[in-house]
Amino acid sequence: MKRFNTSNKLPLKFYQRNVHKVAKELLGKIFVRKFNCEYLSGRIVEIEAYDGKIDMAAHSYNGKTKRNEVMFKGGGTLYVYFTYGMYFCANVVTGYPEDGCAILIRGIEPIAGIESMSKARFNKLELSDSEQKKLTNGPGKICQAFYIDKSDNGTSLLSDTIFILDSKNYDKNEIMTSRRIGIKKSVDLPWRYFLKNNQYVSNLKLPNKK
DNA sequence: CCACGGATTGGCT
DNA sequence: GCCAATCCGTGGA
Repeated sequence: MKRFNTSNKLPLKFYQRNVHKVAKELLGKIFVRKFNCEYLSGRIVEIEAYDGKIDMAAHSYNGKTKRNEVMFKGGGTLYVYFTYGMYFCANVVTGYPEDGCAILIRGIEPIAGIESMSKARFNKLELSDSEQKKLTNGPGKICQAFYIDKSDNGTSLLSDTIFILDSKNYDKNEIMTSRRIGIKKSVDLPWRYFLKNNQYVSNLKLPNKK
């Protein structure tokens, strides 16, 4: 089993900052999930920022509800929601409780626990090339691969079950931005950030204006 | 490769 | 009722 230096865990202060600043620095960091005594991990390669009060596409835009209350728990919390009747999506909460800001994790390049992820996604251990590409290149796929569901909603990212390890920051010219995917409000805001030329980015083609 | 439509259910109007 | 921060299979170029 791969071992981790958990002293390298990102501290609370990392998360208690502006959502866009955290989003860009989250690229390249290592997402870790402990499941059945095994560490599943991967490099974050794509995310989208949802900026609370000023962002009509944010779940928190109209204030606190049962569904989005974790977005108001302050930086360093995992927000998991259920969507389209079938899928879960995981977010990193940032800033302070009143901000209601979060970052959707959209793309991860797998590092450890790939067989367990393959089992979760395709119910087998050996994957074809096309299956490997589709292992964790999307927010719903990531939750399926990392065994994340509603029971993980509200987990502290300073816990020992789900956390993020520090790693190098990427240079500006390696970070691409675009409109966010799959939303109908605030469609023009360029708040999707992803690593250039990484095959685990969910949509290599940029979303068109509708 | 790309576009399109169906699946499926909890939350909110 | 309506709709959603998605995914997958299908059919065509």
